[in-house]
Amino acid sequence: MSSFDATENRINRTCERAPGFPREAAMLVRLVKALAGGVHGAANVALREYGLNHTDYNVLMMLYGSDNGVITPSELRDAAAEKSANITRVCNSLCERGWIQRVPDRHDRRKVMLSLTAAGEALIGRFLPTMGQLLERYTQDFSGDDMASLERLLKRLLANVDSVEQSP
Amino acid sequence: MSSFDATENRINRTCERAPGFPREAAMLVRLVKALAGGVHGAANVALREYGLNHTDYNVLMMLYGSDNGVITPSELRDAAAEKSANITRVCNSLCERGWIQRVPDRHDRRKVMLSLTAAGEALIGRFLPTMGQLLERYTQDFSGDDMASLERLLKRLLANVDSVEQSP
DNA sequence: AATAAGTAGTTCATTTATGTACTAAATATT
DNA sequence: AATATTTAGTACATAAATGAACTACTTATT
Repeated sequence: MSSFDATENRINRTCERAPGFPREAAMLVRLVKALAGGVHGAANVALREYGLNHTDYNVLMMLYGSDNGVITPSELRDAAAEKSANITRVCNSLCERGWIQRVPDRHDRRKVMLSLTAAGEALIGRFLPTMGQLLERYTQDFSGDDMASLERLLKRLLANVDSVEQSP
Repeated sequence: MSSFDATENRINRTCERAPGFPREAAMLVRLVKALAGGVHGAANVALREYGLNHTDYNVLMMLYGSDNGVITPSELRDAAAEKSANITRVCNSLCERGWIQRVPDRHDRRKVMLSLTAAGEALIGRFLPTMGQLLERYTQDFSGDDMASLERLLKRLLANVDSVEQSP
């Protein structure tokens, strides 16, 4: 008896009432939503002691994984899968708290270079072990093949969703 | 070249900088977030003409798929994967617009029975074909096996995420 | 060189979502 | 029966996210 049964039952009944409604796609979309919410919530709980939320964490980690530790707000928007207005807001907050810094780009004055401060690097050093362990629990019982095929299928699904966003 | 490459590259670099960081789990979590955002955004665009957003749609559809067309706020919270405070807010809005109604439960006076009005049923009848087509595009090129194994893997992942929420 | 078109980033108003605290009612315990 | 505990739902304050409009700058076109 999973937390998802309540949803699955209702999708099944929907398909009875509305023949032709795509059961599988609906299931996948709801599973993705439930997962995103669950992961988001669990990360928020784990990160609270560091004064961070899951979005802050994502942004910091994308900076951490960038070449030379530098990224622009637009790149960050793509890498963190956030809207640009949200990137501005989150970066304001991270700047105010001294974890990242904004430096104008000399060559293209429209651009801004975001980078971690020493304090930001230190912060990441502190929460990274905890967050790594949390992530590992999610795939505890997965084989390498399980993870690889899940990744592959999700990428295909994402490509289809992206293509809808291109031509709605 | 996918929209996800910006993320994947940075996860890879993170694993170089922090050996032991679980690449696969991080990839899966980010894919799920990107998917949830993409699906949410595309649904919002498609539903705008009906005066609805994706959350409204989810709530209405869970009602549509419920036995006797009745559901309580708590059941709805689980079925729609929303927080209860959000369920209250969304239902207030749907009530005000005349698509659902609240009726107190005679047997347990703590409970509230939510149900669709005739106007709500009619609304669903109007957007359902469009939304079904949108969903179908997501799994266009998926075989039955693809969908089944993706569903199975996502359910396992969700079970693990849920178990973390039980014992953080 | 002047103008048009496109890009990067932010601001602002509004919507959406969350945590916490609270009320009321049901159930369990004594 | 009285009291404690649990459950259902909501209210409220706050946080997070979004769409749309706007500024500043760069690149393309004439």
